[in-house]
Amino acid sequence: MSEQVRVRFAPSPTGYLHVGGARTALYNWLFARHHGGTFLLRIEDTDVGRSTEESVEAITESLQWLGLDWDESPYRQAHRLSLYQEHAERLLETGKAYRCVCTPEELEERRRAALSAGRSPRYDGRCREVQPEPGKSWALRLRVGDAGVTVVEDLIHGKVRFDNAELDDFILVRSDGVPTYNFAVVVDDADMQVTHVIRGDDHLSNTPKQIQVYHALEFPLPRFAHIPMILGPDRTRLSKRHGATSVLAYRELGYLPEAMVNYLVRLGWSHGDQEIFRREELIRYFDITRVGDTPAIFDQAKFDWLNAHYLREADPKRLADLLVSFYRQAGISPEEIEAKAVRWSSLGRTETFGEAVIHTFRERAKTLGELARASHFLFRVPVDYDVQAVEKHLRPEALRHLRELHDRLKSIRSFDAPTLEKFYRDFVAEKGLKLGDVAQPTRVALTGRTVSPPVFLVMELAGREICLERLGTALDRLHA
RNA sequence: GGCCCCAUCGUCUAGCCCGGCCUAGGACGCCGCCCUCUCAAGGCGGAAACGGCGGUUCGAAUCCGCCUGGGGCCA
Repeated sequence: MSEQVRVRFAPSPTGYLHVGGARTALYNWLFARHHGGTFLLRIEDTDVGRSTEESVEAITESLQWLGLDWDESPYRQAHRLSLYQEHAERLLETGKAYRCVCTPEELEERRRAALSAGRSPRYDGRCREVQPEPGKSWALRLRVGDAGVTVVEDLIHGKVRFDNAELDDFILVRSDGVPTYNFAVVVDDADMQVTHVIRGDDHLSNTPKQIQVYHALEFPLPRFAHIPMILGPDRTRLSKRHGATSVLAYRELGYLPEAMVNYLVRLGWSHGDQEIFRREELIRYFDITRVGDTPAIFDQAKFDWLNAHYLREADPKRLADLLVSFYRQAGISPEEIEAKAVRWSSLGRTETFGEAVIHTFRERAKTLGELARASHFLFRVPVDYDVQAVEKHLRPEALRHLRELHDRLKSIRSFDAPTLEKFYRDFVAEKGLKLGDVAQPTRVALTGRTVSPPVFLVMELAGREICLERLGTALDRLHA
């Protein structure tokens, strides 16, 4: 591609950025980066009633979190109204558009009448030759010919034909002066010299109208690529009903941006059998014409798998830093974490406490939120001791062993995992037991459940004090 | 209602454009086994799909038509 590629992501700020929008942004971004082009962000905020600043912030924050950086400061349609006005006047002068004095109420009435009479609710063009009286409010309509077909040359769908007879003289500017979507989007894309319009499939039906506007304005046509939408598990358009769909919600749940990017890119695009992509690989391999044309369903399980994968790959230092806010959500203050970390490093460990937590827990967590909850017991006595676990593993015989272990553990020289493991193995050898006979009871006493990372690692992280205290409590409570 | 898009394992997809290499490949999930202090991770193995009907052709997942089913746009 020899021309300078310019693409844009143009969300309307009426809510959070959801995963579908995020993928559209991602494809645009990848396309721009692949071709060494420009990626623009345009906020379509002409609907003042529904647009909010919070949404603008949520959208830009989401994009930043995903690492989708834009190249020119974000454009705001609300700041460009005079531009639309200017082009509207041009169309009026050239006679390609005309003033329509029909009121919305009249239009609505006729629409209903047409529908009930079994006719198509198209505008009949009655104002085409009318000169409105001064002072009377009017909307601007495009004069659309009935003959011929408009062909959308789509990079993903191929040629899509629309009969021009299906188009009516649609409104470009409402009577309140606000441009309609189909008008503003064309003026903006042309003005910003957008070369490729990559957007959701839901806009394909609007495209012939927009092409009419391009022609009327005598603007060169961009290339179009309509990517299929993302559906919920029930195959309907993704919405709040489907649970977490906002990008920021996933961040709060403890998903990593690289996992989200990797998951979203594979929804509709593939490169051989490869599943895991580094960002540079995506930029290198991404090809918009290889995007599929079938709608995709958002699969939480596969996203979880990818996130777990990236959790295992990521730099422990980075994850440890992120973990703090998830602990806070779990009710543990940064001060408590700090206190623990200080005590830990005083023991002369090579890695920090946070990094050690990440290392021992990340293999069995799908998200950082999960990781925080699973390691919560390092700070707090578990409030939810699993009753079944206690019944099964803290039986009288196990408690006898725990009593003895508890006493001997007081004097063990070093409370690190290798020493603890040797200590436990010697103990079971001496008693003729299996490791599980004492490891499980210890785990339950310490964590409240039957599932945790290797128990010696857990003991090391918890520290001697907590271990002795928890074992002691378990023994007291169960009168052993 | 009209118009448009879409249709391969439960899910994401490869293959489809340029029919035979497809007894349809990979991944997630699921099931089993191995490893093992539990759970994971990892390794190995398994079940699992070309929506239906016609047509074209020596031959169709691949091309064409219809039907069905989903999605979207217009309000």
